[in-house]
Amino acid sequence: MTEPLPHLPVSQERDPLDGLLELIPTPDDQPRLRADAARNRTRLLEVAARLAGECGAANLTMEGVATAAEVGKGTVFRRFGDRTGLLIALLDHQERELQSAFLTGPPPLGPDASPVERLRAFGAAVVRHEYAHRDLYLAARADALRHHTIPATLLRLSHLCMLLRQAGARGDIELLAQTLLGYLDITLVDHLISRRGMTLERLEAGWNDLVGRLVAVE
Amino acid sequence: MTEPLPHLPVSQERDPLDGLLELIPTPDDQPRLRADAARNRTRLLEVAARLAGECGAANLTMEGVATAAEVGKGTVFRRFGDRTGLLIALLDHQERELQSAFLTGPPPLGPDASPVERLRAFGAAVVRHEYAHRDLYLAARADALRHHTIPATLLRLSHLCMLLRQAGARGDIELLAQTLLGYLDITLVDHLISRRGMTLERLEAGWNDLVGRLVAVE
DNA sequence: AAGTTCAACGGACCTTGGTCCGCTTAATCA
DNA sequence: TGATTAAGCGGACCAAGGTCCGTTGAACTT
Repeated sequence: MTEPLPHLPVSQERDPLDGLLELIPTPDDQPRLRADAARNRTRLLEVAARLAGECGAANLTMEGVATAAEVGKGTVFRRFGDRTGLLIALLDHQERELQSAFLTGPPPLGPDASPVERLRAFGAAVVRHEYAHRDLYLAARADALRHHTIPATLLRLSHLCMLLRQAGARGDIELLAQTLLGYLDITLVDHLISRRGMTLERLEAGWNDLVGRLVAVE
Repeated sequence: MTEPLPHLPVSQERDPLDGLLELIPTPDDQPRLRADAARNRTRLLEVAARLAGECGAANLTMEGVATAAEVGKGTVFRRFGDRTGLLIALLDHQERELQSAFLTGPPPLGPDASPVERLRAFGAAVVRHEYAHRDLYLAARADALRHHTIPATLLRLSHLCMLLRQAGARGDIELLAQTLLGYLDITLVDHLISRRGMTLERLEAGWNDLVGRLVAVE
């Protein structure tokens, strides 16, 4: 029941991420985009989403997207940097839904619930969300090295730090948050479910247990 | 001080990995290898290790290795499957050192220490080991999706399960072990150290704290 | 020793991610 | 409205991972 900053974005909170988090709510993507470039960008995203849906995100090729969008290959790379960049951009829409849910949505996920309730709800929400869209998330995650620096990850981390602090957790908050975040890794979740036969319910129970242990004041 | 099976490989212990773990102590790599194939294999590994040392594992190319070893490209792929397979094979040597240290080595890592001591020592050992060889480990980890199924990972997981059980930890042991393993992820460790400015000491302190929380009987 | 077989070999070939650079054109300004 | 400029564009080009298949020769059989 202690929410010092209800309905305020997380980055307002003191967090261990130095100044790096100012740029978290996606400061605009690009300062400004020429009309044709913006048009191409949305066309490319539409086409890419369609192709990913039809053939699976794993089979998405940059040239395929370019051709289907009737655009040069260079244009795709200019806009999104690389394949992973395109995949992350594709995820952005769904990611924003999740973000608004835990930043400003109704309880138990949103700010009108106790920190511990929010922590518990956060795990269930993220696991279910990523698992539901695992095709894209796994494809984007193939990068591995970039994962810890993408905005969505930083936002989740920052949010966890805030909730842990609000919940009165003792210890190295940033490391505790990283531990929690690691538990939600889609490659782990997918592996546990599809290879090890676990259920979402079991993973959620494990999350709740973990939250309890990490939040314990003594 | 409770080591029911000192000096015995972990896989003898009841663990949550079904029958999958019988094949952990690397059952031989290949049943048998034709003389020329075996010769090529070791030459390839030597050459690859040298090249990785000179130019960095990230810049290792399959064709480069093949050429330097005076062997056809197809031979490299036949032997190691793909680039990640080669990198994993390269790591095998160092990985074995680590494994023998925590399976049969002296305390506090080896079996002549209490489970909790071994757990604490395990974290420090793995973090330092992987960080010391991060060039190769990070390159091999670029795969991301394969990580949870490679033998070295399964062995570490199984070992953690055993220690947790011996330490009397309550709860979903496999998930607790996965949580601990996630904390040791080299991509995370590297990020925290080189991007977030943390020290190995801080990571070890965080590990010890985490072990304490997960092992707590009540 | 000769024959048989099949793993191993090699390198041409294909695919795809990513770069480069000369051309085009939207946006801005005088 | 015409000139200027730099972002945007396209597709040829390169690099590297991965596949294929005809050939070679190690190992085993008789």
